[in-house]
Amino acid sequence: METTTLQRAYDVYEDRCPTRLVLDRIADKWALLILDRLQGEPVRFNHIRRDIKGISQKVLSQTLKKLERDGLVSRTVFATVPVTVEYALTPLGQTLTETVATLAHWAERNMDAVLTAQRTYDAAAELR
Amino acid sequence: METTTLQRAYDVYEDRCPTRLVLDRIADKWALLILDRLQGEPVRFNHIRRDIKGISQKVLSQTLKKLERDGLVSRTVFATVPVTVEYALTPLGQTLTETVATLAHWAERNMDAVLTAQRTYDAAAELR
DNA sequence: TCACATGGTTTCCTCCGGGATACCGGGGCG
DNA sequence: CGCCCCGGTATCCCGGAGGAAACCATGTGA
Repeated sequence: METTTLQRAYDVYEDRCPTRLVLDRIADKWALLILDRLQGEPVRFNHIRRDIKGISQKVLSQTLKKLERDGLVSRTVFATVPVTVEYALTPLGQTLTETVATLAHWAERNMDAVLTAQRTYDAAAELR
Repeated sequence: METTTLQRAYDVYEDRCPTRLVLDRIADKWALLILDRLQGEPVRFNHIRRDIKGISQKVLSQTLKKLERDGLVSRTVFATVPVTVEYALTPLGQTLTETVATLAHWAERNMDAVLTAQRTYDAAAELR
């Protein structure tokens, strides 16, 4: 009967599983917005910075570096006038585009429902 | 000329847009794991706690409360022996199941590619 | 010569996320 | 009677995330 425990290699429900680290990286507000912005053509650093309103230079730089390290984003330097750096999704990163877009924009489509739920919840909590 | 700026109601790229708050809530490691775990039948508090290894009671409690307030999760109390509390996805929460599952388990499917990318990146950084 | 742009790095400082721990209320049960 | 379990809440406290701002090299243009 040989039950060679055919365990799944990775399980995100397990503490210590390396996938937890990756999940921590992509389950992040700034990372999702950046990945979403990188759909389509490559984008320059300051362009992303201007588009994602409120992101600081430091956080953008850090997040891009981590995403590059994980192989989701590629970085290309052009020796132009003032140096130009372009960021783009790698093929690995592109496997996430659809999911990222759905999650990042879910709030836009469902904001009214969420606001209604919050008002209901708060009203009920108030008279408890 | 009356240009009543026909602006989109919500834009997650805008600072101060309320959708940013919602994105912050769902773009969270613990929230995603909880939402993923709630697919299918309702689940009891300590059941979730045992399944998502490493989550603390406080974080689970807090996250569930926020998700309930946003209308993604419902909470039902049963006046049983020791009180039983069941959590489940609301219809609003169910609109996210597919996306949540894809994101939460993406790392499991792509862990090897990510590890390879990390090794390449680190090797290149070392001899910079 | 000074100012400005790009794409960063570094330092400082503050806030709060989250782990550890203790406590609670009520019923079952030995 | 004392103890345990369920599903929490309250408190303490530390480390790290992230904003603000200064600094940097390079090259262009006024």
